[in-house]
Amino acid sequence: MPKIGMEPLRRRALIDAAIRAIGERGSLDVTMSEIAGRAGVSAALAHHYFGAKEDLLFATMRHILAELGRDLRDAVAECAGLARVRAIIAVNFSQKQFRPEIIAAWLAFYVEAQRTPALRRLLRVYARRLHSNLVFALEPLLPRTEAERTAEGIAALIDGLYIRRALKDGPPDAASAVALVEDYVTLRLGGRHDA
Amino acid sequence: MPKIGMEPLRRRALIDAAIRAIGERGSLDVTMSEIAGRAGVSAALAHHYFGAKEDLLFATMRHILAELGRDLRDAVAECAGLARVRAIIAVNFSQKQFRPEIIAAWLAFYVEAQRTPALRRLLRVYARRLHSNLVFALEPLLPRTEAERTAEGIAALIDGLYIRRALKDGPPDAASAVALVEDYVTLRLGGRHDA
DNA sequence: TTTTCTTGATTGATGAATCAATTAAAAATA
DNA sequence: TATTTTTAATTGATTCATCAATCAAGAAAA
Repeated sequence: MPKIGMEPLRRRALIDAAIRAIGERGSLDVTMSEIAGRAGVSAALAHHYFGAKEDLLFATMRHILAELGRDLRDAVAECAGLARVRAIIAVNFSQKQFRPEIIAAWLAFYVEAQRTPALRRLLRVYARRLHSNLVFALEPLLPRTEAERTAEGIAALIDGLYIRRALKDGPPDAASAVALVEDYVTLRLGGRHDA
Repeated sequence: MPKIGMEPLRRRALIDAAIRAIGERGSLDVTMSEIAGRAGVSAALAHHYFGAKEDLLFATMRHILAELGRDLRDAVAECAGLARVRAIIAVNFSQKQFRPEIIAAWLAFYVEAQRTPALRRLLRVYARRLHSNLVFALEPLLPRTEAERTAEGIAALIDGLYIRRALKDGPPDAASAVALVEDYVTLRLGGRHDA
């Protein structure tokens, strides 16, 4: 049996702790000690495994993105057209994604991306992937240009609902968010739900 | 003639400098020296007029909000119904509002609002005002519930287009943003443009 | 002269990053 | 198996830089 070292465990624990810390403060302005403390280790160890704070934060964003990506792939498998679009929307507002910590992290990373090229690239790649996904799903339902435009609208709505959610308190209301976006899609499709 | 002191001049210069600094860094993580330097004064003077850094930042956000509010009032005067809605949209993407510095500032302040209750309140008040404005304009065109929902959609789209803009480079493309939001409104109105 | 305006220098706190030293675990050797 | 050696894991203490905030004192204006 392959006995594995501490490294992956610690890395994972630190990333989880980072998400929690960021979620609670609502910004990336958290100290290494804070994060390390939450993970039950010393700040020095966090540096040992990640190097600079920036690297830990980068890994954290990548982790969030990877999870979302996985969820998306799973949800989208075996469905096409409108069902596919709806699945994409659903994942973005799923219980796992649309919760305060993750929302806060998204926002904070968006801001950080203004400063940090690597982060900016990361977010851009994600945005492009989402766009392609949406266009691919919409393609059979709409002419190309319309599909592109609709995808843009959906993406903007999702981001907008995320950012606006950050101002409210209480638990997020995913249902009404989903409804809003789906209504948009329905309107765009203009009755022709032939898929 | 009433000779006025330096205070208002300095305050204004410092706020402008803060906007520029925030816009360039893309975050509120700017030093007092940086801001003061841009305004052509010492950091100590900035403290003299504003007290804490937090107060300067708060004043900066309030200034941005106030300008937007003024623009909005001006644009909205003497128009009602659809024209009013379109005016509101237009202002949000006007040359004065929809530019990199302001966009970056909005984003950054949204994040900061997670931590700072006063800022949160400020942004909330603005959000509510925008909402009422939109609902008021939509009321004659749609049933109440629909108007509410449409207003939410418009607001989310605007915020979403702002945040997404932050990832792109080059000058903002206001025209296509406006078009996207207006299309949404048109769809929501579903043909009945009886105002 | 008194008040307003302004700054350089200083203080104090914070926090990232490093390092030397310690313990625990694994591997190698006898 | 027992013993030594090597490697991995871990941290407390320290260093170093950055900045907000203060203050005493100087220049300008009233």
